[in-house]
Amino acid sequence: MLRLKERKDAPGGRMSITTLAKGPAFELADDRPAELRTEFLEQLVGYRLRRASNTLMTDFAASMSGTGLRAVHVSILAVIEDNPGVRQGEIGRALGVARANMAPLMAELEAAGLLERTPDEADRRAVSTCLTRSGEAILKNCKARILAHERRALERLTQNERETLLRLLNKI
Amino acid sequence: MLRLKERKDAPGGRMSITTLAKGPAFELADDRPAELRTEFLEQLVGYRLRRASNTLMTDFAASMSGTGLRAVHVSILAVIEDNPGVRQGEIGRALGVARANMAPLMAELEAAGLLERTPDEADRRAVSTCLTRSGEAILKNCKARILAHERRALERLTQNERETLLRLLNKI
DNA sequence: TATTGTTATACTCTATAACTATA
DNA sequence: TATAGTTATAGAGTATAACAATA
Repeated sequence: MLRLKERKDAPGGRMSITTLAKGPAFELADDRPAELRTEFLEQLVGYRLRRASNTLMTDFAASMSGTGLRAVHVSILAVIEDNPGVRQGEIGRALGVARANMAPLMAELEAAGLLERTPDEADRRAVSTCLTRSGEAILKNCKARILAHERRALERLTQNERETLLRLLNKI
Repeated sequence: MLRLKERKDAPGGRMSITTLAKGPAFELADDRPAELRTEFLEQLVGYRLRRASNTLMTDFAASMSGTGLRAVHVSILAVIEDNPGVRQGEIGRALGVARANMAPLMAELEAAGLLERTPDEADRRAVSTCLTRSGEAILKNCKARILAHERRALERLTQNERETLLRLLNKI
């Protein structure tokens, strides 16, 4: 579908989240215990946040299989679509990607024909970016994949819970 | 404090989270816009989760400055403390760390004198682990740092909100 | 002098494969 | 044969420093 180098789709799904039983007393019988106690870690927001984020990133990567695009690529395309003509450095700042790492990413997307870069008229040091027709089409496809991925990965949360989660995350 | 190689404390705090104004209409005036539109990304739980997790991880690393320990080290120590004699492989499975990556981590912690490894009596292929007195003391110090870090990083959330957040994250 | 973008580079984190020793 | 642990290595992800062009 694209000419970006395809990601090696991890076959064996690692990232084995272990959910502890919530019971009051932990059963530590004579035979080998099936689960480990992890109360200290489980009480930490940072720990749960990282585990949950890893879970979603793994499913996200699977949902993008075949496109040759990773999360950062799609993020860049989405920012450009909503901010036509945006300069490369602004994208990096918005996404938390260092300038030095933006350069090869943008070169990849340009080489794949998804975006065009032109010298900024007001500041000729800067590069103004916009999507190509192909880039718009690919992004539309990716957005659909991503929304399906979120529905699948968050199926245990109600719509109300998802909104609460987003609101709380925004306060961090 | 320890003989683990110290992490190069990142001086310039990167990870610049950009929070968008929530207003209904976005002001796109003639002069340069100060912020970019990122509505598509901001609506995604996976995106917000990763940004929030990165924010906490950065502050976590700062809170551990001087100990020579990273998050995964403390996680391992905490699991061993709550599960004395636990086998190395079990720790890795509980934390989502591959066997191949557990080996050097455990060797570091053992070399630092924080844990002891002995062949498992029931299965001599396996290694049984327990904390040393030093390991217990270091872990106690780390736990205090971590709880202070969480209080600091989550000060914008009420206790009720933190519990709600943990509950929702556990459902992912 | 400061900033945009580029290149080169290094370090961490994670993933794979091959090996040993036990089971 | 299957598993626990080890080793080596390769691939992303992320960070720094130096440079050219422009402001």
